[in-house]
Amino acid sequence: MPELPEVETVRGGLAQLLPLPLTIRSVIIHRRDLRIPVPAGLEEHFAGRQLLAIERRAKYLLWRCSGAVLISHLGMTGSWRRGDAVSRRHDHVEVVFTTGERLVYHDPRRFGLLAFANDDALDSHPLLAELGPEPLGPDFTTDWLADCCRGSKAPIKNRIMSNAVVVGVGNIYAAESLFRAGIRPDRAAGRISRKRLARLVDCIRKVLTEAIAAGGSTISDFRQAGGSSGYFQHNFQVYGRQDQPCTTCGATLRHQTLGGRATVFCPRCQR
DNA sequence: AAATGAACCTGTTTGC
DNA sequence: TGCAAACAGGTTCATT
Repeated sequence: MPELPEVETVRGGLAQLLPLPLTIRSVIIHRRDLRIPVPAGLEEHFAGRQLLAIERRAKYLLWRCSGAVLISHLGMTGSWRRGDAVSRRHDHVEVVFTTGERLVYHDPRRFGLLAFANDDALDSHPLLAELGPEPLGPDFTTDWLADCCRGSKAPIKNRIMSNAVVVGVGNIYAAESLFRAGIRPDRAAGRISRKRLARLVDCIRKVLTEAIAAGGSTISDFRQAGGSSGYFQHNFQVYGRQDQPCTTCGATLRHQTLGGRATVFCPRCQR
């Protein structure tokens, strides 16, 4: 799935594509059984409302409308595209505007979800209430990360992939950030010096910022809203490169499984 | 209580 | 070539 840079790329692409504000004519749901079933009444709740802005919190897209917010998560394989005449297998939801413009939600694995909140109660919505700080915002600090890691025996990679610690960092960018920070993914979080955690905070910010600037990473079938590819995948230094040479020292990159997720690191550069 | 593993579901790639 | 197993960007739930 899309991690934070990909969701941000989709957000920016949709915002560019759509001449906001737009009035929603109807929402059509072909399948309700996404990861969380689409709540009853969602279609009626949004029909006739104005779409004012498209925002992002963590990996959630937030469609801010007059009086309500549509919440969309892409899971692993979700995508939004401008609707055309052809409808495809796994097109689960359509948003139709009064201009005739149509957006289609496509998601083969159905790990994504759609929900809604009142616009004055968005932050207390169950999906958003427990989320940690935005990695590119002011609250993701060395102090915060150190607090989250203190006494923890869990691998640092698992910690930074926890949405309670920091949001938006998925499997790719966790691995890339740890490589840049020179920290082994399996190192116990509580046994990393404050100085090195400060470096990790910095590397997470930089990796995500660069990936957003590159339009995200296109692997498999992720596309920007306009259909073009991101190109950050060409900058991967460890993700998907097991058994290949480290870009820094030439040592052979190693693979291990952490929290059930494939993990690649350099045994020489990362300690 | 924290940490691990399985589950959710489909499509694609890998290996025999 | 064919089929089965393994694997994939995320999150949540049950079990140690």
